[in-house]
Amino acid sequence: MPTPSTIVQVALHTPSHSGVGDLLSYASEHTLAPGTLVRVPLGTREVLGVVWDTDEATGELPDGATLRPIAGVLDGVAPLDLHWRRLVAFAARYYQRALGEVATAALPPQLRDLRPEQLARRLRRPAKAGGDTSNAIENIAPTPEQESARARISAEKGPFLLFGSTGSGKTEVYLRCVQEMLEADPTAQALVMVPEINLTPQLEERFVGRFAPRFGPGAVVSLHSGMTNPQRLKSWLAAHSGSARIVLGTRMAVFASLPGLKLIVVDEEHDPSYKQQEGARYSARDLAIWRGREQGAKVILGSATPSLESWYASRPPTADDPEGGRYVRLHMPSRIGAGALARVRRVDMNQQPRRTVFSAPLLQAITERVARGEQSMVLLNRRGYAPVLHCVDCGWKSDCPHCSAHQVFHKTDRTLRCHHCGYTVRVPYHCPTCGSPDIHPMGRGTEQLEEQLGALLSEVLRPDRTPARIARIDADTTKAKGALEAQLAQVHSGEVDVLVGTQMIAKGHDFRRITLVAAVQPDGALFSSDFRAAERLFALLMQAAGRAGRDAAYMAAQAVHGTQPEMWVQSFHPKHAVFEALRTHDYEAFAAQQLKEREEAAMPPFSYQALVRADARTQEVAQGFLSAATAAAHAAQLPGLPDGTVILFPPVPLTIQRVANVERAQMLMESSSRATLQRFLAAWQPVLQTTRSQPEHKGLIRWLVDVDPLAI
DNA sequence: AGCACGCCGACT
DNA sequence: GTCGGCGTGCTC
Repeated sequence: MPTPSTIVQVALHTPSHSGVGDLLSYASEHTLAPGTLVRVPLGTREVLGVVWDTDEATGELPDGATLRPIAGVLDGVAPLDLHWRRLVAFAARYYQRALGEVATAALPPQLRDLRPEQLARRLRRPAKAGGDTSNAIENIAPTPEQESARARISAEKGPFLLFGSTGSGKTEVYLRCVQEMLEADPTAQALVMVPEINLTPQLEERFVGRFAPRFGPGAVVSLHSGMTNPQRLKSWLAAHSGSARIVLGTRMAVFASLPGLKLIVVDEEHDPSYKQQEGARYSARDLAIWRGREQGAKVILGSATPSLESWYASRPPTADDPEGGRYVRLHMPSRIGAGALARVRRVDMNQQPRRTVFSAPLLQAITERVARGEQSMVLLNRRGYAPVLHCVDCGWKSDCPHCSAHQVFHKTDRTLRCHHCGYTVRVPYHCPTCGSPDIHPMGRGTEQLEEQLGALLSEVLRPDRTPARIARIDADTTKAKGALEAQLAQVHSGEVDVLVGTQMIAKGHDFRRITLVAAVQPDGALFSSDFRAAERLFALLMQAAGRAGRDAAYMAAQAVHGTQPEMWVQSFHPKHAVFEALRTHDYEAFAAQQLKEREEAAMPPFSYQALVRADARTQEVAQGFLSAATAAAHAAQLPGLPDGTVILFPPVPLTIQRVANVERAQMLMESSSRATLQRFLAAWQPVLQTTRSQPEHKGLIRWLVDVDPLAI
């Protein structure tokens, strides 16, 4: 007797450029609700899929194809709701990726791997109470500024840009808004995002301390890529079932299933790590705004140095611009519980002897602090000992054989390492080209700073008459699990006097005894071809400056020595607008000046951009593909092209043209209309597909689209 | 993207 | 004689 069957549409991971549709049809004995998780056969494999709304099904079955039955239903997990499906569908469409790819990537990896029986077993296991409620954190009274921000967030619709200087207590505002929201509605959920994994533990501690006593030990869960797969699955299920009230996480958390979502917080919203840089290149911050609107959740973006996009979007109405921006700007200028803002000291490196690394006044300032038992932080955005090794006799440089980049000299393990492809060799004793022993490092990295500082401070004693101690924190010293925590603990305990590191030390961590922060070589970003470089540098320096003198009580105690928090900048262009604005801690002036430039040049946020990148064995093939696709787009009169609303720029090699023997080219698309650019991209996708299938573009390895790219 | 099938070189 | 190299082609 034949089983009566219905047809279900399933979203699953079919590669986006492969020509296979987004939704595949399968036979099922029962009708299945949209959002149901299923396992389905695909070729010889069995993969995870999500039952999708049938009205979105597009193509018919190819002739002669037969429907295969669904292999299993993960019925222990409730179907994903319409909000989640809409978010996924929007993200896939907006960022030009396959629906099934985004849908399955948004689910915890273990859901993909577990067979339904295994999952059922996992679900039956009683969730044991976790979470430490012992260190409940006192509710201290909010400042008037915090209270006013909370009240406005409570009363108005948003989205909100919480513009608060470092130390203004933005986190307390988040905590209060979350609390208010969750207490008002027993099913409400909140999503709180931070830029980096490193920052989740301390935020988690604060949220658990505040909310575990109130809402139970399982109320707060984390979601980030540093967790093990079982942990991720557990957190995900808790969010999906509603038992978790608060989800803390990195950008990936924006896709968490949160049926009761009522509030989204994006902390440090300007941070570039909210933009995914592989696969679907989504911006978690932008998706948060979209999701908030779709799901009726309030959105708070917080920053001391907002992205110019968010700053512009939150402009107050004026006579010329009665509408103003779409966000509500909330300003918290005061620094509470923290010392005064760091005084900014600029050193003109033109006045210093050539090749000076630490100028005399900076060294003096650090020395004094070591002697007083205070800590200093030295920033340099370059790992290794020196960015390149160079032969004095023949001019040889340590070029990576596989990339158009230098291999970096790492003195600690005597290697030359390419930071792009990982290719590593032993440091040669003689020049590989001419045999000369006269090979030298050029430029400097954190290893060298650490070494030179050690030599310069070798005679300097701490208050307890022991020698000064220097530590370095960068990606090389923190590779091992737990190494970062261990190193941070050393700094906290006061074992370290001077901390040298890359920007990873400038973010988030509060060291109470740091009274001086120095950027020894920040000029690189000033004249970069990337139009966002100045904005990024300013945000980094402001954030770094905020590290100095965080603890008001400590600063008061040190005041007898005349200690003031200081931010030092060594530069060959000390009068540059970035440093001028830094000196006065004036984000608003900086933003106004940058926005004016952006407007005049019709750059974001006054225009919208997308990139297409092509990878091939040769630059000719990569660029040839992009040129051909451009010609085809014009020939087909795709939306925005005939009237010039969308402008296509010619293909160019990437700044680092070759990585791991792959040549890379890209082209920029720009439009004053986001919607038109979207329509263009959607129409172009099949054209790119067709172009690729032509025999003259055989050598193309891959192509990818980046909508709203951060760097061009 | 996987994962098969498919047709040519150095090993037990 | 096989193991295995990765080229090409398909997946409801």
